[in-house]
Amino acid sequence: MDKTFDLERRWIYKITVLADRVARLTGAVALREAGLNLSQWRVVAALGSRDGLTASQVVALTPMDKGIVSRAVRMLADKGLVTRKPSPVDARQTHLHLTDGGWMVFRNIVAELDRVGAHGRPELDGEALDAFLAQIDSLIESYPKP
Amino acid sequence: MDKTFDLERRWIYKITVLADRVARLTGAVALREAGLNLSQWRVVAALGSRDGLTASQVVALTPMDKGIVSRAVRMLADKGLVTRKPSPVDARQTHLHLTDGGWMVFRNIVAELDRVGAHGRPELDGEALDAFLAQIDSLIESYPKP
DNA sequence: CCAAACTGGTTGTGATTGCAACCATATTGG
DNA sequence: CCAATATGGTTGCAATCACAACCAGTTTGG
Repeated sequence: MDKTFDLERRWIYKITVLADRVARLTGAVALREAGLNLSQWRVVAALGSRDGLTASQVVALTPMDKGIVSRAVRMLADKGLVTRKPSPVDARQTHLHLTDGGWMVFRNIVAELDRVGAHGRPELDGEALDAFLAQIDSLIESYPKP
Repeated sequence: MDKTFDLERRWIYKITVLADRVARLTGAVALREAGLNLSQWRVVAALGSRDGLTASQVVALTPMDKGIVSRAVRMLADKGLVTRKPSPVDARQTHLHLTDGGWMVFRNIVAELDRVGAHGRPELDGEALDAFLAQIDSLIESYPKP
């Protein structure tokens, strides 16, 4: 058997391990702090970063398909954290906005994520962080969403 | 609203996007080539890298919990791709081995992943690859499995 | 003008997952 | 020695997801 394959030297496998751990951690915080599941938190995080995104824009920014985003948005709307406004220029689109309560939940969870260290590592900053982000960006671009 | 939060500058969110895309791609290949779902392929990949691992060792190497690995192994055993051998030193453990058919499936899928470019990027190699892997490793270490 | 193709979003459904309870075996410490 | 604790693995079940079908609105091109 040729031994050219080594799991330990393939970034595509390692990165799923890392992504899974940080996702699990943030999901636990979101659930504990506000009863949000991971998908719901991802929508809130996207809107906290750029309020007024449409659902498809959220899809493009996150690892979710449109079905999942649609359901997450409905649940967030039921909880009163997000409102939907039909786009004035394209009747198919709806813009998503955080309500005051949504902003509060967003800020609470961000603070808690920072507090428990789930939002990054202080020792990863400056040039190393920039290089890491650039590397990830370039890889993301080369693996387009299906 | 303070604008200190920017999704685009947080590696913890970007990395889930990248991981999701490569996982989806490899899952599609594994399914198409051998009818394996992603979990099953992850087990086969781990064993292809180091045959004879126990289930818990597979858990430690991958983003799966023991329940998922247990089910994946049973299905792989049903398909005749993996065999379970009780450990001679600890009756709780079972060592997992690829059968001849398992090795064939493993090699086929690896070849196809290489062929479709789902196993990495040629332009990411040498020092850049080493740095990237080292960065991921150090982050993985700082986010221990729960 | 309008039929065909495309885009944004919702929903139905079977498959997959996460979590916890559980059983069997091993290890530890009094 | 053995009770308490820990570890390896399996299973049940509710929650979640992936995928595709679908509807409504928009763009395109003949």
